[in-house]
Amino acid sequence: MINITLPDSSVRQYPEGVTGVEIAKSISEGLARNVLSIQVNDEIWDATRSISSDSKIKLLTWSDPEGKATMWHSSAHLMAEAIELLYPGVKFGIGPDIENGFYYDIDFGNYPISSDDFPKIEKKILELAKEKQNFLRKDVAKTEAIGYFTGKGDEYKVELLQGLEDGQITFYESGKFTDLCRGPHIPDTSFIKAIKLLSIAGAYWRGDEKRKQLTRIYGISFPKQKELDEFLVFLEEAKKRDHRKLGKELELFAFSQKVGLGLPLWLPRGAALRERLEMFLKKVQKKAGYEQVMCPHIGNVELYKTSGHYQKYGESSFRPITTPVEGEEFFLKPMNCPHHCEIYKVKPRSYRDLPVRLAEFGTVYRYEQSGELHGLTRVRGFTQDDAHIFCTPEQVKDEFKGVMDIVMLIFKALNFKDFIVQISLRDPENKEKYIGSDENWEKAERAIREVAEERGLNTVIELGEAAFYGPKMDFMVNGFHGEGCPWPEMAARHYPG
RNA sequence: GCCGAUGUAGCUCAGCUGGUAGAGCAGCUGAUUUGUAAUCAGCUGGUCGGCGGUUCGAAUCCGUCCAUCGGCUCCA
Repeated sequence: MINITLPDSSVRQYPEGVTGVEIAKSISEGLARNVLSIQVNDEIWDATRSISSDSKIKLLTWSDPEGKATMWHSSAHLMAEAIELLYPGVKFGIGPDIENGFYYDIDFGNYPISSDDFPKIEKKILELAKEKQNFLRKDVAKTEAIGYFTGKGDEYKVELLQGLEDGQITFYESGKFTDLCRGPHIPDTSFIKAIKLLSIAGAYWRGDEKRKQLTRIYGISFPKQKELDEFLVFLEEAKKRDHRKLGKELELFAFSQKVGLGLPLWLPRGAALRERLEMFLKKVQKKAGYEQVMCPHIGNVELYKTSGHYQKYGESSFRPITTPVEGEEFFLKPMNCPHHCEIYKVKPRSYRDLPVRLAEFGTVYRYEQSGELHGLTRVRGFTQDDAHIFCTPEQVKDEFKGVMDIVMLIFKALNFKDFIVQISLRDPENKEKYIGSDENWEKAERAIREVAEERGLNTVIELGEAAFYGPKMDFMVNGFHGEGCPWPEMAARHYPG
């Protein structure tokens, strides 16, 4: 017998080899019908997998995010099975669950495929779901695994396998479909009662734009048809609140092909709104000890070479403007940072003058690839409420705190309640990508983390997402459609010179 | 930039396999004065995204470019 600790801390005894489904049955039949996967200690397992030692468990259902993830991951497998039956010979990339559903990256070879094919695929998936296929987990040796996918001609899987360690490779088999997969999966496919394929898109293999583009099919599934219907209504509602639609209807902003793509025109009502917001923000900044400054819209290329931005972003800026006689090169200002540094350097400063806080509503222009543009959230010309604080290393933490308090104050005023805070640190494997000393990086990273903790913020830490000059803290406000939308960002910076 | 889709009146859209454009709402004119989006009648309004091609004839087929949308990549 082994001891199983349930989430309420009660301990029950079960025979060795007991499965999540069996534990669920011993609690209630209803739970057993709904259990999708099981958390065993810190891992998520198949609910049908045997547990052989004392464990702390949590049965996961549709109401748990992990349960949903299991369902969606299994749905990706099922979709792949359906596609393989309908389009023999296609090759598979990866097929994970995501925040809202799942996708699978597939090389369709010469099959033409479009969203018109979705109904056919959906129908096949539901057919297969009804077959109550089990997901069989198998440990496979690396050579055997490579052999299987080489034989099948799935070169993408072979490539994935080459990066994996022998002894940790598992296959999952459901119906006629076998996939390289860590799992876990739902007990059987009949849990999937409703499925909707949402969109089709190109996606580079392994996220590398130099490699082949596979066809990615997005979908979502539910344990009840009613939930799918509700989700579709939710999507419709989100469409109604799209800022692009509202901006047009309320006459806040517009775009003109003649002016250029990604260059918004602010209409009288939008400009009025923006003015009010700016006045409010400037008032807040003044109170917090910021001084307003102003800079021209162009700057000598040398300025950006000194700051390091040129080397990093020169290619993704508009081409330089050249003076007709002298041939000097100017950039359309892509960021305010180096200008503010020049303002700081206008006169000699004593440490007693610090911190110096400079703020500006600075308009910047960046070359964004045409396919990246999106309403007002991704444009080629925009105004940043930008500030730079010059302070001693000892003051970093307090200054960060101050900035965070301002952000919180503004969020409260604007009624932004639903947001997550992302702390972006440097990639410890690639330190040469960043400028500045290790010591200062560590100091800055520590300050950010400590402040976030002291303020009790719900944070996510991402390694390797820092800017080249310093760690960042981003506030992602969740819009109505639940998508993370980056809003304020603050960063500690090191400047050479 | 890449993959896929879309592009018809101010807005939302219809127009099957080619025969020179339609509806609702908005707008205008008039009637109605009725309790709350949106009462009635009439009218105005479109080089069917641009350019080229096939055809006796193209919104419809082909090519190309542009823009938009969903993703990918990128995001100082």
